[in-house]
Amino acid sequence: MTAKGRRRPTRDSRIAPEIQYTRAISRRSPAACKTRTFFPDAVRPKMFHEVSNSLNFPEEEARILQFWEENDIYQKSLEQRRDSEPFVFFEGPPTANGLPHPGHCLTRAMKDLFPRYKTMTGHYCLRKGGWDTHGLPVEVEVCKELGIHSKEEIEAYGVEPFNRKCLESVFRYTQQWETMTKRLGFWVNLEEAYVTYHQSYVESVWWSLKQLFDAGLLYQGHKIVWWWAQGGTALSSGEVGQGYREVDDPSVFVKFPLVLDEAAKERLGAWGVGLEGDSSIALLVWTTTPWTLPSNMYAAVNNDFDYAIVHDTETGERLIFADALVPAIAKKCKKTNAWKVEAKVKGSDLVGMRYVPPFPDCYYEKDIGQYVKGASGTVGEHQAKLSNGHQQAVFWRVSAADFVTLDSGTGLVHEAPAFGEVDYDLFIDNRSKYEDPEAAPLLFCVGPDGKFTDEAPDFCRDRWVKEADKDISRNLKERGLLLHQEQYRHDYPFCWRADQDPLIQYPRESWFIRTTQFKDDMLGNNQHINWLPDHIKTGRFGKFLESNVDWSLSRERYWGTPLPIWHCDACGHQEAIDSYVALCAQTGVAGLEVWENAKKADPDISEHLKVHKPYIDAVTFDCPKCAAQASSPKSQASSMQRVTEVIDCWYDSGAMPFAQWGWPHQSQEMFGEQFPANFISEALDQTRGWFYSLTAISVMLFGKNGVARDMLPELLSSNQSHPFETCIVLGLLMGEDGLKMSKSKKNYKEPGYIFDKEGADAMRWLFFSGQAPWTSIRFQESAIAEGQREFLIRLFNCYSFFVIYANIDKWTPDMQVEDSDLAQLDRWILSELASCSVKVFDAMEAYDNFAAARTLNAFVDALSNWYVRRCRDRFWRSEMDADKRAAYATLHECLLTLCKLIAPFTPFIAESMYQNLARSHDDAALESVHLCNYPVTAATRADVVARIDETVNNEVEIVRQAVSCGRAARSAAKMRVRQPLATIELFHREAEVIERYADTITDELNVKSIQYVDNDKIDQYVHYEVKPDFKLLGPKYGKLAPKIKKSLASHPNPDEIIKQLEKDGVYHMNVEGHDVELTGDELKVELHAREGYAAERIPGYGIIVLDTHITDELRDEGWARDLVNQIQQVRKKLDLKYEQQIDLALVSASAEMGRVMDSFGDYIGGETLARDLKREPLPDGEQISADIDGHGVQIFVRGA
RNA sequence: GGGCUCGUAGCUCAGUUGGUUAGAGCGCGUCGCUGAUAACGACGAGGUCGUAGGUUCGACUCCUACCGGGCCCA
Repeated sequence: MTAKGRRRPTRDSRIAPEIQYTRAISRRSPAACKTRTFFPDAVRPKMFHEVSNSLNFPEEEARILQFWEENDIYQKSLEQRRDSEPFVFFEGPPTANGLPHPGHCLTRAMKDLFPRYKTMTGHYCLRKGGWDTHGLPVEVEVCKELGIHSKEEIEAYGVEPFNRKCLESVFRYTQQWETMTKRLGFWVNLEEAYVTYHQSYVESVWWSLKQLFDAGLLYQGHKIVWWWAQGGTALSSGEVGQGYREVDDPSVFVKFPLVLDEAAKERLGAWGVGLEGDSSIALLVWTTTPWTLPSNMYAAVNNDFDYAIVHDTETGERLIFADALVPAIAKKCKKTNAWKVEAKVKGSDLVGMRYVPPFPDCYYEKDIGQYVKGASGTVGEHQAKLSNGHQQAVFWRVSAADFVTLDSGTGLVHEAPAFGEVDYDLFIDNRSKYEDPEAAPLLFCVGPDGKFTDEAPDFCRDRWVKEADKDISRNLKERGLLLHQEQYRHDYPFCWRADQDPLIQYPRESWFIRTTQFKDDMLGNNQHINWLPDHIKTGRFGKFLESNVDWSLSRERYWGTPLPIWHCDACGHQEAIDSYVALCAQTGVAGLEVWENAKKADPDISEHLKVHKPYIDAVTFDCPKCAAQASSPKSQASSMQRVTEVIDCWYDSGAMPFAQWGWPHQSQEMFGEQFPANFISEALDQTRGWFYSLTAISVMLFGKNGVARDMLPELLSSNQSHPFETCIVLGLLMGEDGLKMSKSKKNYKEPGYIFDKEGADAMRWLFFSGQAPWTSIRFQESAIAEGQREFLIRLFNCYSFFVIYANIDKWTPDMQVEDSDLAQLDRWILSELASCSVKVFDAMEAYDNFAAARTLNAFVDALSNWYVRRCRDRFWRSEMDADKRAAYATLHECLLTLCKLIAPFTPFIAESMYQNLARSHDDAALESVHLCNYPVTAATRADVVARIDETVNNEVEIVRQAVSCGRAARSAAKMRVRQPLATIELFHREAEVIERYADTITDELNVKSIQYVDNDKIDQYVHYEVKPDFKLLGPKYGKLAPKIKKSLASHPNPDEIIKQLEKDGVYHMNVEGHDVELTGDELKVELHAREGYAAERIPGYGIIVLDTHITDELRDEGWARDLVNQIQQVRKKLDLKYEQQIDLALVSASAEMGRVMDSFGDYIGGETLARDLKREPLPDGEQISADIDGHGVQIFVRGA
C-alpha cells in the first residue's frame, strides 16, 4: 500500500452513496464539534480498533451508554432535526409505583424503534415522557404500608397525610424505571416528562371537564358496582376477579301470579286458555338471590323462546315457563303426570303482562318517592306515559332480555335491577321509553351497609341480606308462592381482603360522561386509524365502541384528579371550574387558608397538592343563583361546595395530548405542533384503557361535533384520525412456561438479569425479529440467546473478520478503488445491500418491523455465508492489489451501511461498529451513527433502487442453489468435500449463468471441471414427471382436473409427452371421453434422479451428477488437504497469530503418504505458513498423531 | 356466560388473493468445512396444519359448530 491512492474515490464512486448523505448533514449540523473520542486511546488510531475475541455485549453497551450521555447524542439527534417535518409520538404513561418487568421492556423497545428510525429518515421526533400517578393502585400500596384497608380507616388516618403518602409512593420505583429505560436504550425525555398529578396537568383535565359539563355532557346517575358492604367500598374489577370462589347458593322457583285484568284475559283467551272460577295462573320465575326479591321490578323472558302454559291437573293452577324445561322441572317437582301443556306461546307474546310482585305488601308510592307499607291489591296502579303516548305499568311487568337462557332456571328470570349490572341495563332500557324517565324510579330496599332498610318486609329489616335468604324462602313457601328450592353451585366473588364477606352488586350515585352521544363519531374516527394488526379496528376496538355505554367518571376515593364541580346545597346549582385561578376569582371564595396553613406548617409540601383533596374540598364560594334571588343584598348567599369525588384515572391518561402541555392554559404552540400523534404503541390490554380514553376525549372535544373543536389551532380534516393515526397493538408477554408472568411463580427473568447477561440489543432484537409485534410470545432467555447467535454474533463475526484483516493489511477507507476493480462478488453483495436497504425502508414505512428484521437477518446471512466465505482467499493473499482493495472497500461499505440500517433496532452494536468503521479513520464522519441519515429515505429511495441489479441477485441465487444441490449429491454419495472429484455433469436451464460462475461452483464442490450435458444425454440419469398446473387447469377443466393429473401420472413413458410437447407445442389426451389439449404452460415437467447415481435434482432448473471415480492423483490431493486441515488444528491449539510462520515436520511410515508429501509439499507449506517441510521429528515442536484414511502421520509444529 | 384473538414439527414461530409436494430457526441424528472458532455448511428423522362438519374441481387458507390457551368484559 502506498500513498498514491489518496484520492478518496470511494466517496464519489457508486459504492458509498450514503456517505454523501452523511456529509450533507454534517454541513448542517454544528453538533459534531465538541466531542470526546469514543476510544480510550487519546490519539485516534489510524488502524481499526481491535475487536475483542471474547465479545462481551453488556460491557460494550455500558461504554456506549456512557458515550451517548457524555456527548449528549440524543439531544443532538433532536437538535439537528429541529426544522424538519415533525413525527409525533405520544408516550402512554406507565405508573411508577410498581417495578418494571419484561413486558414494559417490549413496549418501550417498540416505542424507541420508530422514533429512532423516523429521526434518521429526516423527521423531528420529540419524545416527551410521562407518568401516570393517580388511582386506586396507588392508594392500595399506601394502605398496605399503613396496614389499613377500609375507607373509614383512611379517613381516620386523615385524608391529608394519606394523600401525601400517595404522592411519596408514586415515585417509589422511579429509579428502577429510569435505569431500565436508559439501559434498554429507550431515548425519551424523562426530565420534562408530564406527570398527571401536577397542577398544570390537573387544570388541563379540569378545563376539558368544564367543556363537557357546560355542554350538558356530564350527569349523575346510578352505577351498579361490586360492593363490599362491610367495608363500605366498591371494588375494582381486578379486585373482584381475585376473589371468586365456588359456593352453593339457594336456587328458588317462585310463582308470580298474573294480574287478571281484561287485557290479560283477552290474551289468554286467544291462546285457548280458559280460566274456570277462581283458578290462578302464574309465571314461574327463577332466581339465585332470594334476598333481591323484595326489590323485584320485572320478570324477564327471551323473545325467541317457546313458553308453555302448563295446567296442573291435580291443583287446577296454571304455570307459565319455558317449554323446553317442562320435563326437567316436572321431574324436580314430581309433577310429571300431573302437568299437561295446554298452550305454547313465544316469549314476545308474554311481554307486557302484569303480575303480583312477591312482596306486594310494600310498594312504591310515587307521591312521596319511596316504598310504603300498603295493602295488597294496589299493584298495577303505577302507570306512566310512554313517549308514544300510551300508558304502561311502571313495575311488575314481563319484559324481554337477551341474556335469558335455558341453561338453568325456568326461562323466566326475576329482575331486581338495583342488584345486577345487566339487570340495570334492562331497567335503563325500559325507563328510556317513558316520556318522563323519572317516572320510573329504581326500586331497592337495601342500604349501603348490606342490611335491609325499613322499606323491606318486616321480617327482614336490619338484617344482612344474605342471612335473610332462608326466611324469605320460608315466607314465600308459607304463602304458597314457592314451587321448588334447591342448591346451585357457582362462582361468586368475595372480598379479597376479608374472604368471609361475599360481595353484592349495589347501585351507587356516580357521575357519567354521555359518551354514547358520540358513538357514531368515535366509530367514524376509528375508520381512519391505522391499526396494526388491522383486526383491532373492526374487532376488539370497533366492537367495544359499538357497545359503548356512558363513561362512569367518578370514583369515591381520595388520590385522584378532583372532579371540578361545585354544588349549592340550597338551590342545587352546579358549576364546573377549569383552573385554580378561576376558582380563586369566584365571588365570596373561602377556605383557601386550609392550603396556606398546610404550606406554612410544612414549606416543603408539593405545590401540586393544592389542587388535590382535602385542600381543594375546603374551597367554597357564593352560589351565584342564590345571590341573584336573594331579596336583600345583606342576606347571606349559600355557598358552593365541591362534590366529593375524584375521577377515573383513565380520564387523566386520555387527556394527555393536551394536558401534557398544560393546554389551553399554556403552550398553545406545542399543542398545535404535537397534535395529533403519528404513532403510538401499547399492549393489547390498553384497548379499553388508554386507546379508548384517548379516542373518547379527543372525539368529544375535537371531533366533528366536538365541544371544543373551535379551539384547535388547525382543524382536523374529516378523514384524519385523532388523537393518533397509527397504533401498534402489542401482544402480551408470557412467562417461560407460557403462562402469565408472575412474581410468585418466578417464571420469567428480570430485565436487569437479561441486560447483564445477554444485553439490551439481544432483548430488543428478540422483540423486533422474533414475530409480528402483536403475537403473544413467551419471554424465554433461550430465545434471546438464540436470536443473538443468529444475528448479532454472526454480524459481529463478519465485523471482527474485517477488522482483523484490514489491520493486518493496514487497509484504510481512503484507499483508491475504481469501479472497474469491483469483482463479481462485490457487485453482487452491493446490489444485495441496496436491495436490503430498500426492503427495510419500505417495511419500516409500513410500520412492519418484523419484515424489516427478517430482511436484515437474511442479508447478514448472505454476507457471512457467501460473501465473506467466498472472499476469504482475496483477503488472505499476501500482496495488496486492486482486487483486494475492492474487497475491503466492499465489505467496509456493507458493514458501515448495515450499522446504519440496524441502528434503530440494535442501537448499541450499531454505534460500536460505526465508531470503529467510520470515526476511527474519518475525522469528518458524524459523531454518532444515530446522527446519520438512514441509508434510504423518501428522497433517496429511487437512487438506491437504481443500484439494485436484479439479474446479478438472481444469478447468485441460482449458483447458490446449484452448489447446495451438489453438496446434497456429495452427501448422498458419502463423498466428503475435501476429496476432490474429477467432474460433475450438469444439466441446467440456465447453463449460461452457471458457466460464468463455473469457478465458484468447482471450488465450492471441490471438483476439477464441469461438463454441460444436454437433455438427451441426461436421460440416463433421470426420469421425468409430468404434472398439471392446477392454477391454470383448475378453472379450465373443473372436475376433470384431478383426473387429468391421474392420467398423466399413469402414463407409461412420460418422455413421449415431452417429445410431443416439444414437437407440437401441445399434448392431446382423452380423459373419460373428453378431448383435452394441454399446452406447455399448463404442464409442469419435473426431473427426478434415477436410483443408483450420485445425482441430485436442482428444483426448477435441472440436475447435477457427480463423477465419483477417484484416481490416485485425486486421492493424494484429498489426503494433502486432510493434512493441511490437521496442521491447522495444531496451529489453533498453539494459539498462533494468524500471520505467524511455523516450522513443520511430517513423519509417516506409509510410502503413499511420502508420495503425497513429495507432490503436495509446497501446497501444504503454503497453506499453513510453513517455512519448510521436514520429514524427521522436530525436537521441541507440538506433536500430534493423525490418521489420514488409515495412514498414520506424526505432525510436528513449532512457531518460527 | 359474551366479545376479540391464537391453535402448523419436540420447542419458538413463518405461511402471500384457495392450486394438490406446508416452511425457517433451535433441539436431535449423520456427514462435512474451518487461518471468522462461544462460529459455519449439507443432509436426515420429525406434521391427522386443534376436532368435526360444510362450500369448492381443489382447503393450512373460506364458512359453521365444538375443544383448548390468552386478553378484555361479565
